[in-house]
Amino acid sequence: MIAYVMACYIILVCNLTLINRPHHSVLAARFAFPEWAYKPESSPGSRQIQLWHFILELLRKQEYNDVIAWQGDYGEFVIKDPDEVARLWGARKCKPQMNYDKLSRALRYYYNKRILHKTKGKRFTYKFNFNKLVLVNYPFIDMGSGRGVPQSAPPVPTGGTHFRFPPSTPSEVLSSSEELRSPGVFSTVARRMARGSVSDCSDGTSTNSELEEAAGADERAVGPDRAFRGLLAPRLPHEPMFRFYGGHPNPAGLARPAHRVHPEPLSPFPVSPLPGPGGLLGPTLSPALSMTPNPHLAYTPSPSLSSPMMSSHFSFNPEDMKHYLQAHTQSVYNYHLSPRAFLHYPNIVVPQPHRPTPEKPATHHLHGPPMPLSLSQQPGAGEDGHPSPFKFKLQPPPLGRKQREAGSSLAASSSSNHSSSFTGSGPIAGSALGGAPPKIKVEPVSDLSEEDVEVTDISEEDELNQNSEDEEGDMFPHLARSRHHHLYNGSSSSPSAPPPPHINPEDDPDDDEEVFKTPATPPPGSGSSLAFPLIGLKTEPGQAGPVSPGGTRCIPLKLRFKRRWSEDQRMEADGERDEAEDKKVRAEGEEQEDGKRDGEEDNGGGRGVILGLMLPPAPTQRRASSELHRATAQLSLENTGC
DNA sequence: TCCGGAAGAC
DNA sequence: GTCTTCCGGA
Repeated sequence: MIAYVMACYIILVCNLTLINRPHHSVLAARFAFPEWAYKPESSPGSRQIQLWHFILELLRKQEYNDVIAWQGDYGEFVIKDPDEVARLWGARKCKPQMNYDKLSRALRYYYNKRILHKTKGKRFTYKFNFNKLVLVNYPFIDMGSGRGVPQSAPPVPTGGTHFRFPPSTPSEVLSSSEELRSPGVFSTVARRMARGSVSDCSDGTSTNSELEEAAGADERAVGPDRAFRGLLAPRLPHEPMFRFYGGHPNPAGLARPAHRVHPEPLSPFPVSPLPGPGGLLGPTLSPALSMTPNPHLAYTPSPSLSSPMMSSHFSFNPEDMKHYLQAHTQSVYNYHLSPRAFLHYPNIVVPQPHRPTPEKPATHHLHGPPMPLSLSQQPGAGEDGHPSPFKFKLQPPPLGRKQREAGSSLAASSSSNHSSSFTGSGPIAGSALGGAPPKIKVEPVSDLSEEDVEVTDISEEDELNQNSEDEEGDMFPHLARSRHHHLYNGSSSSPSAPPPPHINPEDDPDDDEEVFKTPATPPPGSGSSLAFPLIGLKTEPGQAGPVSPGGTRCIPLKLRFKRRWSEDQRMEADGERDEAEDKKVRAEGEEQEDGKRDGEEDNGGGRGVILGLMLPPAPTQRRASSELHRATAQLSLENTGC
């Protein structure tokens, strides 16, 4: 347990450190699959290399260009030699009987998972659904912003502003030597694959051999376990803990300062956003570890591991925790975990993967995952507060302003206090809150009718922000889905109807099944944003949150934060914020004054706040941080009261 | 050539 | 969970 806690702590620290890196936002423009994405371990439930990993591997190998190669559309590839590909795959999997028929069946299996889809009308041509792929593995990539992927690509048939393949030649795929120099992107992949394949049948397929060769001894030594251990090792805060995609892996498998790896020529995968210590995404750790943090946010694919964090004894500042939680949340989403996973953080409103709003500079998004943490509407969040995408029911009604203010004096408390508050929110740490059970109950609203929770008007902002690439936007299928239904295959979609700039007209029909619904945000200017009922959050009358002894219902943390923040904002009226923000904030403030609005409004009417991503500019951030601290402290007290 | 169900291995 | 294998159908 201790080790676990330690690891979590380290991750958080690391994240924090990374988050503060100024250049993140800028670099986030490009990213590549994190190395771990290629690791067998990266696929929960699978111990062996996965076919799509293998495909990617082949695609990146110049020598296999005659066998399989990227083709035209973003993420599209053609199997030039099905038999050979099958043979290679079979060799890798020790399935001598493998053939294209079987292989293709496996590929079709990906259809359902939306990792891949067939390019209709083109023989042996498939297309990766990067939205899915990337988002699944890169929870923090803001696909919506369209920055996650190369945007220079030609328009996708679907009409979205899609990523494009770099114009470069396929042959440009990283050469072995290049890989050695910049192993960040794929080199380790190969190694991992080799390791992951772990096939007893060391048949010397060219691929296998190659991969095996590629596998450095050091690399092998760095298993997930190892990596994990590494995390536990003392480390300088500023030292990147994780290898980022695009970064040079060090023997320990940890990130180290590395130069940016250029994107693969035809590869749909952008390069690491982080020029320095690592890419934006792409922690070395496999999701399997449930501790894959990214520079911006702690990435915790598995709530199981992360949950304990909430009850840890570490004192993190609210921001850290916020990031962590965001990451966690994101993980839940990415892994299609039940929203119940969030129950671990009773006081926390579940964030949702989010798309940047038009108002927000893209850079903000780059900072972190597109999931706003209700925990504290960040400064940016407050303005852009994105509705919680999750269908959760917030039960507690808003707290009285008085009450909130009452605790403000304590707000300035130290970080330890914050941590305690956070901790308290955790199931285990319930005691921290005076032993009182969490007052805020966050529940999945899956049972709720979508109508109840979802506002059709997926915020246009969202759409606007959303990457046009959304053609396959699996991550946010729920978003805009109601409005846009595009043909899944680019071929089918009509290019003639390109969406307005930034607007993502397409939503992958395939995504219909997304588990989580994204609350819709009111159309900009509608003014309903404020009135907007809690998006994604629903207060159930019957399930009203716990009532304080005094009969006062507890206000969701999120709401409290938001309100508090709003208040601060108003009070400070610093004017630093741009008008738009001010406006919004004020609106919120007014709303709050209303005293009638409940936490649901918090979602800011879909203002697209991305806590993780939208770290405010340095100055603002600082202030926000302090506010958060205060708020946290206050909330802590409040919760206790509840 | 492609699809997808079904059963089963791991 | 991720294929692998088999197979009928389009």
